[in-house]
Amino acid sequence: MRISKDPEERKQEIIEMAMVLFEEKGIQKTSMSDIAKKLNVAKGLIYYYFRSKEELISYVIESFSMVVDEEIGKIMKNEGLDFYGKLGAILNLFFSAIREHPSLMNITPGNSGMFEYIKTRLSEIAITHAGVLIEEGKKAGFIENKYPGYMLKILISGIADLYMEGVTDPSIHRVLIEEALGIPEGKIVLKA
Amino acid sequence: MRISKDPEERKQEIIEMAMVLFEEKGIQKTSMSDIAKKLNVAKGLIYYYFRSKEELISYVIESFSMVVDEEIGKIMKNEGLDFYGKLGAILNLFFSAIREHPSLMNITPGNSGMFEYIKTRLSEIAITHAGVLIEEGKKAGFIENKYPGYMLKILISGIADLYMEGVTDPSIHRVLIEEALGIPEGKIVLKA
Amino acid sequence: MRISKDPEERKQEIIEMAMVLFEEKGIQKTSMSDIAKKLNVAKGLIYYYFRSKEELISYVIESFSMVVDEEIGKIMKNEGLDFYGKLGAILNLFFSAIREHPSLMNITPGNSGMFEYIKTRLSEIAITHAGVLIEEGKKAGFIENKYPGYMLKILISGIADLYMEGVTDPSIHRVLIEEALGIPEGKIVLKA
Amino acid sequence: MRISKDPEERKQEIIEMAMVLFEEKGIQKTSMSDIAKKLNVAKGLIYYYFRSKEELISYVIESFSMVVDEEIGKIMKNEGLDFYGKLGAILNLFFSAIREHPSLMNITPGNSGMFEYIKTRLSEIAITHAGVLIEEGKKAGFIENKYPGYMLKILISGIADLYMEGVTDPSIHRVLIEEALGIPEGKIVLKA
DNA sequence: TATGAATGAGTATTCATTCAT
DNA sequence: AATGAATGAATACTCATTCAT
Repeated sequence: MRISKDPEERKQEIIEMAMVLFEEKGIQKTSMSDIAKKLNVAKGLIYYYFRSKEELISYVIESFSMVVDEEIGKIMKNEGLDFYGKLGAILNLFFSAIREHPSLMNITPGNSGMFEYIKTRLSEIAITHAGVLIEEGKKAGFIENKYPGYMLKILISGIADLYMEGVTDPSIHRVLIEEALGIPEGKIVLKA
Repeated sequence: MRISKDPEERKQEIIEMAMVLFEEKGIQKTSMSDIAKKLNVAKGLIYYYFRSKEELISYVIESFSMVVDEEIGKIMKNEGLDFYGKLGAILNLFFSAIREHPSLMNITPGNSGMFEYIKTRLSEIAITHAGVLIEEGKKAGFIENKYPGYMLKILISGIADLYMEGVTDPSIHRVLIEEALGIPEGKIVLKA
Repeated sequence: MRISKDPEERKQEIIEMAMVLFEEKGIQKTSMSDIAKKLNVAKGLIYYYFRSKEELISYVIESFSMVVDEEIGKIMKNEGLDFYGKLGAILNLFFSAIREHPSLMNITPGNSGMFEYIKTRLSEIAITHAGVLIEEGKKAGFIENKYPGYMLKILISGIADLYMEGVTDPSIHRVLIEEALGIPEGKIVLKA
Repeated sequence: MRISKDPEERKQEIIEMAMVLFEEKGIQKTSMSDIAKKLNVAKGLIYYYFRSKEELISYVIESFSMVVDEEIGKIMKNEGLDFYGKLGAILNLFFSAIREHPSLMNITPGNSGMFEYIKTRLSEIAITHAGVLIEEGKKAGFIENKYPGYMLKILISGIADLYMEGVTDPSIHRVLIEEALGIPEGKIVLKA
């Protein structure tokens, strides 16, 4: 049976299924056939929407990033949050993304995960959006780091790696962040 | 021509060539044939020493780790170094490994670099060895971090990622380390 | 946008675009999609007019042949031309077609050019029309060849092949024709 | 069952089977799988010997040409033959090659044959070897053509095309050759 | 120990063709 | 008349792995 769908919808459907499989099995071990089969769709259809596997991969990463991007935008505009509130919210966003997609980090020999690509992309986003926040924080004296942007990147990528190794307690993460940024204890609130 | 060698020697030879090629081209894009060709050896011989590509990969990683492991051991035993000296030397070890093997991090979607696999292993080693050092540092009041081991891990993996994105200036790395560990400026010395 | 056209016009439009692309890229490397895209038309429309790619190909060839057919007809009826004039005009027609459509002969292993298909058809046409001319020529003593029709075919197809190999000088072609047909030097005039 | 063969033998075996299938079905319609299947051999083996389909094709053509090349060499060295004898022998060689591989010329829309490639290659060979013969013939006054090399090419390629269209009578070919080269009737002997 | 020919399952990609709208 | 999303079979090519010698 032939089921036609709105192109945008179909495209999104493919991206989402690819994401799921990339998480589950890693990028290389997920074949274009796998994706088509799971969607009950002909292989050719995927190539109707994406020129190549590589293009599909970048769409998947971009799609993941965009969601995070939008969320951070909202946080930055939220006037109900002060400096520490915003910082905490942003960090939460990242760590919860990782928490909810543990398979993202499925790196095993012979099969690299999506994690490394997404992590880089995410920390780019973090810096872009958090730039203003950090400058404010520095001016207001909340932060005294010489390279606060870099420190933030390190924290995000470093804690993500910690997470991968099983250190998942947010209170530990909180302490590490506070120490590295020289922030008073308890100012940052991380969700479990 | 058929050249017989001491088995251990041969095995090591294969591991080393695999290491070189994994660095150069990434793990997936290095085929067993590539390795055999470079060694002027028949494909079958590699399978005589290693059950599978996967087994070879893990030997390569283990071999790389062991070298680092030994080096750290030497640093720890070096009585000519004080706390900061040892800490600096250990950090140097990691960052210079990365500096000298930039191809280690040759990660592209669909082709993982050695680094992806080694990173976890390396930070395990760091923690194992640096455990004593850090405990000493804490007792002696050099370090006040609540979770100094985790902080170290974050620094190693986070700075490695920074490095990948082009932030290669050691003086920046030094500042980040000093701030995160609450160490007085200039105590740690990183080689260029 | 949906543009309706007169069926015959549309059909001709498709044939012409196919011709252009077949010349440019060869027949196999021209996909039905390519043709549709260039015409700003949906793929399905081409299948509305032609049952299959094969059918389209034969229409294209037929269309090309018909043009040549008509031209030769005009030459034969042209009372202003004598025997040598007509013969020269016919030969010109073929060689200028090749000269003006060098891509016609775009043959590479695995991708045949239009010429491969057209050549036989063209020489059939040549013989059909030139039959009368040649008989006249023989009767009038202008030509003494035993099989002038075959000789003509050989010249057309052979010189076309010469052309493909880079021998493009019309004065060389002229000499070859004159020698093969036993015609006095300078009687045939070939355009550059 | 696994049957190992001498590499050169295997390579030749593949080339020959490819030749047969290319003749039968045309180049494009013959897949690498087809060739493997007919040989009762794994697909991969063909790629062990030939980098790509394209490489295999050129080996097939080269292999075919080499045989002809050698035969012509023998004729040229044959002191028992005079000018006309050698010329006849060479022409015989070509036309009998065509006669024995009629499927070579299996050109149908959507499927180009090997013929065009081989024809070009053959006429190159003809010119190379016949160069000396023709110069001799010209000096000795046997031939008066202005461009005897080109005329020879035209004859070979043109008569081959005639053959394709069903004109297979060698006596007709003989006359055409004699007329085009200005050779006395009956000097050239073509086998049936 | 060592060779390298042989295997075979797998992979991305293309494209003529169909069909519901 | 026209659209374009969907199909599915085919294709070239790769590579880890095996095995007879």
